[in-house]
Amino acid sequence: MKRPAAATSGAGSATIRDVAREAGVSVASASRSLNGLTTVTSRTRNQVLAAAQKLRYVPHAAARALSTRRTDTIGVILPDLHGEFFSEVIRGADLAARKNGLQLLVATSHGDASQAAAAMRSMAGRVDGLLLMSPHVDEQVLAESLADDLPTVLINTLIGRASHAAFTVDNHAGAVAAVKHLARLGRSVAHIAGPAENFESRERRRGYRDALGGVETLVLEGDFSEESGHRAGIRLAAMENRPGAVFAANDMMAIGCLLALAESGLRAPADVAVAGFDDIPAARLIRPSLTTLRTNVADLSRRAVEQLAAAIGGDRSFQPFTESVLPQLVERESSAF
Amino acid sequence: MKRPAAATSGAGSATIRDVAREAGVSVASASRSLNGLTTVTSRTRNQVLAAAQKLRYVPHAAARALSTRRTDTIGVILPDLHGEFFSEVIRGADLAARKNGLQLLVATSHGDASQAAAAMRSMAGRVDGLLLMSPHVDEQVLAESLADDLPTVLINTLIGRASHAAFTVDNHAGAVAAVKHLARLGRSVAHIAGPAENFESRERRRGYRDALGGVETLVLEGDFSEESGHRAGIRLAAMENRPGAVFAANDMMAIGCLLALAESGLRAPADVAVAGFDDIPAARLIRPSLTTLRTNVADLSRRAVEQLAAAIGGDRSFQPFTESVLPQLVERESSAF
DNA sequence: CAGCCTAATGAAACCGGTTACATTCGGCCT
DNA sequence: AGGCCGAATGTAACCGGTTTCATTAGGCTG
Repeated sequence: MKRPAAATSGAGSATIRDVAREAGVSVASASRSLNGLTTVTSRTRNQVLAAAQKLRYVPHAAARALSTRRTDTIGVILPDLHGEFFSEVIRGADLAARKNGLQLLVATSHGDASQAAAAMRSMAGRVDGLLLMSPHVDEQVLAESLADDLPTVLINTLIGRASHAAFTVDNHAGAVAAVKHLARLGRSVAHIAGPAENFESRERRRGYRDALGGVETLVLEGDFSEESGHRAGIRLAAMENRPGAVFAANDMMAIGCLLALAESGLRAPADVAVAGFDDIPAARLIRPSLTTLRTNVADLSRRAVEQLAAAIGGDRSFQPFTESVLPQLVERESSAF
Repeated sequence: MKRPAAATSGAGSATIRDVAREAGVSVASASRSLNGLTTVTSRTRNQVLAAAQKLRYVPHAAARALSTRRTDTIGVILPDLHGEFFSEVIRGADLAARKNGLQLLVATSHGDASQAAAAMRSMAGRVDGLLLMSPHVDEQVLAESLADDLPTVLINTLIGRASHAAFTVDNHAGAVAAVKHLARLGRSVAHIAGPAENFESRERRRGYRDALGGVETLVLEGDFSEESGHRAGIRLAAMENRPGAVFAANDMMAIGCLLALAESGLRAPADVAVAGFDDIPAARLIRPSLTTLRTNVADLSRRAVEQLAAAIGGDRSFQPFTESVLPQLVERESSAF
């Protein structure tokens, strides 16, 4: 406290009182001029603005936040995403935030719920709203570590019951679309499943099953890694009655499978058609390019932040809702004909 | 102001005065107990902690920041990165931030310097330190929109003169390594250049030139996009005296080139060896897999934030330095033998 | 048991904004 | 010219923490 270098002229940080003094007006007028809010003589405003410029005045965000009880910041909590998914989320969120004069406080929850809870706690009191994307957080964790009056939008979190606003990718419908697309080729369709504890992979598997009328032709276990897809591809290649198509629960496994098939001398889609999920950048770069399902993540997070901005802005109409987004089938070479 | 629901019991936000009252001590003691700083009787501390828990007390970050003149937040300004680069930067920064009890305020500067300046201004007064990664920012912009006493670390910014702390990827040395590697195959090496206004692509081109003893065998213009690499590949395939190797200024162009070569019936590395730069995820997934240069970006940003944390922590030894990081050559199929 | 010295505590003053309320100023009407 | 009314301005009280400094409590010694 009581830093010695307060009264010195130029350097350091000028306060609004300094500006007011320089402009020869009161702090109230200075504040009003700077915020352009209430009625102020243009002469006064100009004086204040000139003084502010001269003193290189930058308002102290914390002081303002304390007074207005608004931080103009929204928190973003993301799982430990690899690849471009992460950046897409941020891109969309940043776009909307910038448009609404908001800042983004970002944290990652490395995989588990306790980390997410810790992140939420450390953000408490720092943000006006929260964008939460964590498949690990359940209702209880949410209730425990969330200030109950903090506007929150969930993305892809398993809490469906309209207790919070939420956007959800319709993994089930996407999987159905992919499998039906493959079945249309007149082939039997196998599935490379993701980790069983992941609810997204469960949904995709459920979609696979439902698209086939409730019967799982063949399911190979995987864990979302390229390796596990590769292993599945090898098993597939070695089979007698090999299915003519595979739907992998994500692109990494689909690509691993494609590579394994090629190494086994099989050709896609001629011998085995393949489809994935996510449309990662590599999907269109590999040969054969990969048929997959795309979700506009940036758009999702952008809209989530728009919702938050509205809620923060005092829009009373903000209330729990759930919107489901349908991934779009992108047909490429791996399932052509 | 003057919200009506202050004195009501449970909900809302309890202040430290509420906690003090509940514990039957003064706010000073409450503050001391909560921060575990000065000497406080364990009895007092326990009472305060119990009261805090009971009232679900969460300190008001802005109030604390106003008083301590610290926000425990560092700002991160990134260019409009696509792909995984972005997430790697955040991952590393988040790791170090979490370890040091800091928050991350993230913004992107969509390509140009004015946006970056705007981002810096909007962060002024909100952060204790700044991590700036923007090839568009030059010395002047930096000086104009930066509080002079804000600890700042630059990553890959063209400001070299030790006026600020900076980490730099040694694009030149990386390019030299790649080109020498290709030349070792006994082939003449062409270059697919990035956009001329980008200083990274200029450095890589300079490395290409220097590795060949100052003579540019063949340079094809590109713009970092896959398409431009594809075009270059087509031109290459059509040439009479085709160079036996190509060094592309980034992986996307290298991949585009590889695809074009394959479409032209040429084989890599048999007919043309190819190397890229960045080691994007697709580089190891395509066939032939791509020889490229890898930089541990997460580690870079982690160390940058460590530096900032130390500087914020009052470490006097923080002073302008420049550290150059050497990208690592990753040899893959596209340049095998 | 008195006296002293230290450790623990509390009252109040900050930090730098915003804003309610009081006050002054100025224009316009009669 | 006097009076009235609304607009512009100023004063001071917040917001919720931390910290200085004075005070009190408590332990130890002589």
